[in-house]
Amino acid sequence: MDERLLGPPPPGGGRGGLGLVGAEPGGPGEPPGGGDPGGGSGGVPGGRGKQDIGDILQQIMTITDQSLDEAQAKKHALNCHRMKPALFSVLCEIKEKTGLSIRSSQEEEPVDPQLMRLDNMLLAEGVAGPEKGGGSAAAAAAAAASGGGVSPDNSIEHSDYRSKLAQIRHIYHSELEKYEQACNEFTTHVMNLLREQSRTRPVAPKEMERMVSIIHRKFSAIQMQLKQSTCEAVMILRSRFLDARRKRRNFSKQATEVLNEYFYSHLSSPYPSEEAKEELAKKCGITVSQVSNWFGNKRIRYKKNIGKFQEEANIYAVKTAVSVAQGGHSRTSSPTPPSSAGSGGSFNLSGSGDMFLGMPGLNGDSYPASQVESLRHSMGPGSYGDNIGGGQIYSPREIRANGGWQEAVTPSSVTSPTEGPGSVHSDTSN
DNA sequence: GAGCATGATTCCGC
DNA sequence: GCGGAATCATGCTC
Repeated sequence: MDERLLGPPPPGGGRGGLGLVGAEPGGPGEPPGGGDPGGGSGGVPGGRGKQDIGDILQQIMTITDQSLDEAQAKKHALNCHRMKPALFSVLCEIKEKTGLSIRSSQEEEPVDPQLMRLDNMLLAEGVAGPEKGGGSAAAAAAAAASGGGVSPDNSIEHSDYRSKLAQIRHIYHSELEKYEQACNEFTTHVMNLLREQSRTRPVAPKEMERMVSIIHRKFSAIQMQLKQSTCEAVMILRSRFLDARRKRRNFSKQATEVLNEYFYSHLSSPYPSEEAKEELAKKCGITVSQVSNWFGNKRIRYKKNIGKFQEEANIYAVKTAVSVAQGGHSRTSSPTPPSSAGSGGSFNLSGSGDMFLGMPGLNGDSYPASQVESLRHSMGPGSYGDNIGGGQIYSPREIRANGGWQEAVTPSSVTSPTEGPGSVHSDTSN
């Protein structure tokens, strides 16, 4: 404790109080030199100075017991007292030393891991930080996750996603700006208050800094809530976007036709190569993954219920046959053959040997002999042989007992004309 | 709204 | 990693 402050209070103290009021330096009614408690020396050299300080302290201690007017008058006197700066300085020093009111702000502000996570996420999503196309990276990543190319539908969804993300970004930044503005205003307000208060009580610069840091902490807590809300909004948007991608949409008729044509023209081995998948995907306006899905589903469902697909198979067989007869290539002849297909796997019928066609159409009409003949040539001997004219116009490939696909290359594997449509040789048939 | 069709996803085996 | 199988979820038709 500073000795200067611990001087014994003047006996009777009341005199000092009155003296203090009258001791206003340069104040009205101040007798030159007479009311100066510390004399002209400007310091506290002797017992008188100590007594003055004691008087001041006594005044301060008793000010609450006095009437408002009296207290105001004393307060004013204290404010104007020439010893006030020195006293305040000492008090500030004591406050700093005791460390009660001023704690290290750094100790209280470890980097919040949650805030870090939120910041990182907002940065990654393109909400915080410099604008990078409104989260197009995230949208692209999501598109990649969907597996494969980007369909026109996807681009629409991406733009929708981007615009929604841009909205979130806009709201986030405007709110952040508001918070910062409010924080600055409040800080200024508090600083003014403290400056005002510093006239009546000792306010150390460090105390002011601490107040500012407290205000910033409070506002950063609010900002964290904002960041949390923004993250939640992004998450919701993202999940909705992903859900939208997950939403099933039937392929176009033309796409299904292309896929079916390939499937039925490669029935012996309906496993398109990567190149074929890409080609099909391009033709159908879908992704390679969707092509894979489609073939996966088709194989299984075909195998499970060959009878049901009989008619469909006939239709595509006829279509292919006609196109072969007309030009030797089907409409969808471009995809490259699957490497695994023993048939040669080309998209066109010729050489594929996958089709076993009876020439009567589904409605019983027969195809012109010229077409039949051309098919005979294109498919080679033994492809459909004597089955032309039979009740069965199409025979599905046999499916091996172990569930695999078996290319039926001999007429023996062709469904007997005596068997009804849908009668198949399959362990997995219904 | 029920039932079926169909694209997508998941799990599992190879 | 690919394909088979089961399953889910949605679209479509009646």
